[in-house]
Amino acid sequence: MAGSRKDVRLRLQRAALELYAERGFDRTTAADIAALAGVTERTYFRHFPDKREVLFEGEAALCAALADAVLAAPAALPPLPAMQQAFTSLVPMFECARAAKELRHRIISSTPELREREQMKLAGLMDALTEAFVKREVPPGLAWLAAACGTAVLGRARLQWLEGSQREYAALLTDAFTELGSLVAAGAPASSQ
Amino acid sequence: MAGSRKDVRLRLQRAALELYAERGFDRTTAADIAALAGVTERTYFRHFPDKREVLFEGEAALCAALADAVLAAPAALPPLPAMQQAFTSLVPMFECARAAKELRHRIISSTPELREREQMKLAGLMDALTEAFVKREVPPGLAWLAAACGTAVLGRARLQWLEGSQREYAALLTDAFTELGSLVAAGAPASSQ
DNA sequence: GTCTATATCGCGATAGAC
DNA sequence: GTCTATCGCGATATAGAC
Repeated sequence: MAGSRKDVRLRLQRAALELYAERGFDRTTAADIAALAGVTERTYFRHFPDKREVLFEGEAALCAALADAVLAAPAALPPLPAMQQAFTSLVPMFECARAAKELRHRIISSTPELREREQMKLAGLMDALTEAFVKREVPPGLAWLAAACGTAVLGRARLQWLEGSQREYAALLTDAFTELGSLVAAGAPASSQ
Repeated sequence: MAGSRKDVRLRLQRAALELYAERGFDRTTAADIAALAGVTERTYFRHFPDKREVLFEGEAALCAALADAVLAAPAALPPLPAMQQAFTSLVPMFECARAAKELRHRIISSTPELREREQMKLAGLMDALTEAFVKREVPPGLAWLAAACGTAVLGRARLQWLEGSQREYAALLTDAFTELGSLVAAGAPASSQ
């Protein structure tokens, strides 16, 4: 019991990342993680509701930050440009701790159960963005669709970055937004029957 | 042991739907479902890998059908119009068994664990659509983004239909595609800095 | 922290369908 | 006779209650 009382969460997260990477998610028990972090299994479950959540600390904060950034964009901006500006303003937050994020991404990608949870977090992000747009007086239907598209664009940039792209995160974001534009421009405005 | 050997899966699905609706997902055990279907718990798990999957039978087939429909669209069509045509061609499949689908949707919406699984199925749909576009020679990046947008549009139409909209499914789809168009048209083509 | 329910899976045996 | 569905028993581990 050396100097350690409040960083338990952090040690649990690191232990989980390490064990999941080594043996894989299913061959790691909650007790294993707890032991490596120097606490009991019970303590693990007091910090995280299940075996997955330990990898998703801070996702809620990220959603909030993104939603706030959208709200902070000039009121005159339509949804897509507002998101482009908001996302770009948060690039510093996105691109920190790249190695750890890459490892985490590899673990999640190779584990269906974790991918499920990640999808859920993405849904939460969409909800947060939708709410932000509704506050900006965007009609609810459009708000939802805009949030979905923005999440997709962000996901595309993020994926390229996680998979080792040498380009700047901001450039990847700009590219993705441009791709979205060209995609819709290509198809007629959907007025066909 | 009356006349029953091959429809076990179907009976399990109906039993699950009924029990989840009555008592809720967490207050229903796999044994309950199995009992109501007239088999043992062990047999349940031979048909479905977990408690959730019983509600998602046929999702894979739907993905395949959508991907096929996209492939069947005229080669000259850009991604979005191709999806609009593909989705519209499958409207009959979408709008069958509305009451059952509404019930299922209510159950899933109110259960985080089931929502997770549903998100996962949506991700599978995106993958299938992406693959279809790649086969149509759409660059992978655009293909992924197109699939994401198409999934969003379909999701929006589906949600309105499931929540009781009186409009035709096909009309809901057209509207959603139109909304996407107006959304992107509103923002400049993202070439800003 | 202890205790418990129960989800999930492995194994060997049995019973019909072909 | 194989093959497959099912059963019954038992083991492990997650998650939640006390």
